[in-house]
Amino acid sequence: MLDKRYILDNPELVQQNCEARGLRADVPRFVQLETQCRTLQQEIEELSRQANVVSKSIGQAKDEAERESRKEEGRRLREQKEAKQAEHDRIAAEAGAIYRSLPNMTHPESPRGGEDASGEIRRGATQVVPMRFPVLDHVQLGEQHDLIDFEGGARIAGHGFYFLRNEAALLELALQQYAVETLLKEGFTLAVTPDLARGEILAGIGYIPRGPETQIYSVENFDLNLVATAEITLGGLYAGEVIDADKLPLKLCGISHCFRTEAGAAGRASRGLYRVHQFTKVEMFAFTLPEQSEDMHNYFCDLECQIFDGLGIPYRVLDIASGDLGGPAYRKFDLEAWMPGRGDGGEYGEVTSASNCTDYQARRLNIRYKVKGEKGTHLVHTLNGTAVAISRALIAILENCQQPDGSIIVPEVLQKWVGKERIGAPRAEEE
RNA sequence: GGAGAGGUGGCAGAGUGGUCGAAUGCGCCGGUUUGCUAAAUCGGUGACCGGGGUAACCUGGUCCGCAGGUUCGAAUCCUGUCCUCUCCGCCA
Repeated sequence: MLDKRYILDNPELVQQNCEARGLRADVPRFVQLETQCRTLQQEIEELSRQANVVSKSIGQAKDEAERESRKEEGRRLREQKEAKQAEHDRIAAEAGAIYRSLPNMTHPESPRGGEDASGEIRRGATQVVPMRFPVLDHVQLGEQHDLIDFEGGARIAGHGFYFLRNEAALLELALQQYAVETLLKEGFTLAVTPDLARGEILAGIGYIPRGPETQIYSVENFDLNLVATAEITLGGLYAGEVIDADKLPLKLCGISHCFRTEAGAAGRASRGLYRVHQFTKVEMFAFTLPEQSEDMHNYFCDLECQIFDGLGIPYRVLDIASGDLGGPAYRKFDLEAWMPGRGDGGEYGEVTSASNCTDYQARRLNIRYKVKGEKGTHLVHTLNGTAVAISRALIAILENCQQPDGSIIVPEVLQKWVGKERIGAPRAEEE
């Protein structure tokens, strides 16, 4: 959420920002309602003050008649207060609906416009080399080497679920190990997090469970939801806390399963593992001082690049355009890996993303920091980034590492965990 | 899952209807004392939302896990809920 004070002081900027993000929001209406709320709030506080004075005087009143008349006055004041409060609450509810729909402000350098406006800012160390043989996609490769069982997944849980088998299961573990090893060297604190979370935590991060079109699976009869990312649990971990400033920045990484309904996503390019209902992800999360968040954002992006460079996968990095940013993000970088089997002759597909959410999530989750010796507290900044999302990384690995002979070379950094250099026997040289 | 106990300031811990934002101790900040350190001693020390002031500061409201309720008035009484602890049950 944005700072209400900031909205009142800068309504034009906020309105422009909504437009840049392709959202309709009635900022002037919010300003009007919020101003009314503040006036009412003051009237309510004044009535409360008077009632408090009366209440305190009752204890000291000597005779019974006096006591009764003051009680009556107290009752009257509280009733007036209640009436004002009801009016206040009604207006606040309308203001709140607009307020919650307002996205974070946008980094000045983020490209303005829709999805197509996102700008490439970087390429990976590995070049895209054209493959001079019939290229298979990961679904075909998975079938050929008995790596992915979509039919089995569908039988158990429906479309969008799958079994990883044999080397694909080993690759899942290897990718987790590789990502974690990389992050531990960088001083991240590692956690395996809950795969379910309460509704209020999801809402704090910016998800809306149990609504129409929700991306979130909910558990019947419990206030529990399957998490869509460990960002939810890692960010929620410090909800309501005040962190010592000298402990910042806090760098966490979490391993979790991620569950997404993908409501409304039918029809989009979603063959095979690309858009599934469950996958495993190693996520980075940071709590920082405000002045540290921009550097941390670049650092997350660097780490994501380092991980994919290490795998030898070609990729590009996009600075996501204003119109394609989610609500909490101030700026977002996506890594798109080259997927030779995607589309017609290969396409880039999103594999990771890193967002700087500034104080937007922290305000909602009430996560603050305190500088020792200084008065008051301030909101932290939060950032999240994907270290590795297994399902999409698998697509990139299988498709990029396929050989003319049909086998798949295991990226060198993963070989120690997979236990082999190659999936499938190299086909004998043609005579 | 069953039975019991409990959740109070940064921490520990008093407080069972008004004079309680809350004793006391620890911690922290500042002063005094001291050759340094330590000790002693004095004073100060919560958060959030408003109003006033250039500012130091003054001032109103709210907050005793959370949400409701009773009452003129709730940390205190009632209901629900979450969490913690002990015992029992179950279980990888």
